[in-house]
Amino acid sequence: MSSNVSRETLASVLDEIALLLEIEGENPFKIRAYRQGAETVRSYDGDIVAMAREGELEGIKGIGKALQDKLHELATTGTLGFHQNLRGNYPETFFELFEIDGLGPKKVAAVHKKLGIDSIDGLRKACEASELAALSGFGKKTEQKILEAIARREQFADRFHLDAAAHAASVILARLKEHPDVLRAQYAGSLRRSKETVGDLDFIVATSKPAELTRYFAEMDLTDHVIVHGDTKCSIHLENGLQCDLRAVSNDEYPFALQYFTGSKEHNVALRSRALKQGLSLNEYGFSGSSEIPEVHEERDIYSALGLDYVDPALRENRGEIEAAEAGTLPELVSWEQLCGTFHNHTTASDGRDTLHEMAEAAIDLGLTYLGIADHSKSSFQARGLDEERLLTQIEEISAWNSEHGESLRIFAGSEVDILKDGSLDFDDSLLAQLDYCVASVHNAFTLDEKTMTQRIIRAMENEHVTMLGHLTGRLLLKRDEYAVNHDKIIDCAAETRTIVELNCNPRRLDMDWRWWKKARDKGVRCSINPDAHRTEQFQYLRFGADVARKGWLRKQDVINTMNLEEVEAFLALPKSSR
DNA sequence: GCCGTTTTCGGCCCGACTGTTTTCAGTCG
Repeated sequence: MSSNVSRETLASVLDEIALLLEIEGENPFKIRAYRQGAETVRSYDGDIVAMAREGELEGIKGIGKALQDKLHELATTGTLGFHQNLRGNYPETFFELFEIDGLGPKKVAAVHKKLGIDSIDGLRKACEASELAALSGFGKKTEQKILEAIARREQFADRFHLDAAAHAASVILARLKEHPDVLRAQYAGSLRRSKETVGDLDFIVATSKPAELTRYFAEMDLTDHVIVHGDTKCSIHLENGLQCDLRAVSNDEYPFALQYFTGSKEHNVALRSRALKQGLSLNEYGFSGSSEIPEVHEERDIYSALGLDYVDPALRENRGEIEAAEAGTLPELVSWEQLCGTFHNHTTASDGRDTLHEMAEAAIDLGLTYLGIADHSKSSFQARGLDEERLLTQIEEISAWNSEHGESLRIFAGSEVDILKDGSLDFDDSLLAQLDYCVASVHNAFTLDEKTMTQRIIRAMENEHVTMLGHLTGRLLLKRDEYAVNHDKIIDCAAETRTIVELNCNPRRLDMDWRWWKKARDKGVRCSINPDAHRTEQFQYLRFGADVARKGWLRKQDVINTMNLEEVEAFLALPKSSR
């Protein structure tokens, strides 16, 4: 009776059960219970896999008796009889069908039952042979839309990196604000909440002419094609496949629509149930109900009407922010303007595009007062990592810069030193001691098991010369999964050894993940927001870094690069154990 | 299937839009 299932396995089995129950036409509330169970498993703050294995799940909201038993069976045996029975003979490809826009459980069930379709490939062939239009509830247009959705799915990713989404959003938002009938406009959704990747963009405009605005949106030159177009909402795809939704509402409704479409869904559910207890019903258009209706002009008025402090959009994930808003204990979050410098940046010495001088000038232009250079070490030969000799030369070069231009920008000499497979470092301690600081990162042997990988990283953190840990999990968003590492143990070790943990704010990484920062912060772990810039423009990533740090509940005092130059120099001069 | 300051039974969000209908079911957010 032992197995090694992951948290994600537990959650995705519950999700798959929900999908299969939908196909069977089960009670929608039962289906929702499984979905919420999956979400609870994903976001639970504790080792829920061990708890499931030990049968200690009682008392977790959203996991009742039935789900407790199922999770226990899954965690101990690795499979779940109920799930296996439900799955029956559906092949793995069957579940792809739900990824097609416009296809829901009812339509999937129909094509499966009537035409025996169990893959996207089969669906395409049936559409091309006009077999679908013969089914009741289907027609020519449905076939056409399905074919388009299949083609789009093959051509484009279904999620986008934060920088691409933020760029598109700023362009479209500017376009909306240009319109003379727009009173207020903002983007909402997961971008406003600074999620690590974005599935679509949501825009809210306040206007007295909603139909005019949805027409304007549909006819923008940025619009590749229109998905839906009504009097108050319009959805389009951009050329790059990114879906954008517009909601046009009255000025009075605007704060409610902005709040509602910013989400998260979980945050909104909690907010609405709180409203109900006060005799108020809350939806995307306003308050209603038996109690006196509060006056609302801004989003923050909605929160204060419910007896809550204003909750920053980044925190709206129903992970304790509503309780903190009620108690008046929400953190004062770090902001981008508070960042005085940055560590972990590359130059042409290793795999950067711009020279030390170009990077320095760009940092000055951005208003930074210090800049950490951390080029790769020799084992990262694919990145032209520096050997001992070249690193010593770079230290001299930096020293020369500081003598000449130190008034405008202090450069710190560092290294992004490889953590080798056994946890030792790519340079000797004697060389590391000559640096101002050092970032230690894993760049190879990604497939070690969790225990070995965790031990490897811990050994590196125990080195007194390792100032900070680079991109903890090595994930590349939308491209490469994180390697196996025990976050809890790393966080404990970072607290103990006074090792700073990097928030790598390259939008392809955003690593360590925002979900872990509050726990790390509460244990006294400090964060360094690092752009991992390989070219001057990438200093702009610091903005995403501050957004994601906010999402992780971080305050100014938790982030070392909010220190001014004098403070950070004094900090780095201290022995590691006293920092 | 879950939950409890309306409750251990009876709720659980619902409005906008589309396509296929001929008054509405399905999907999405």
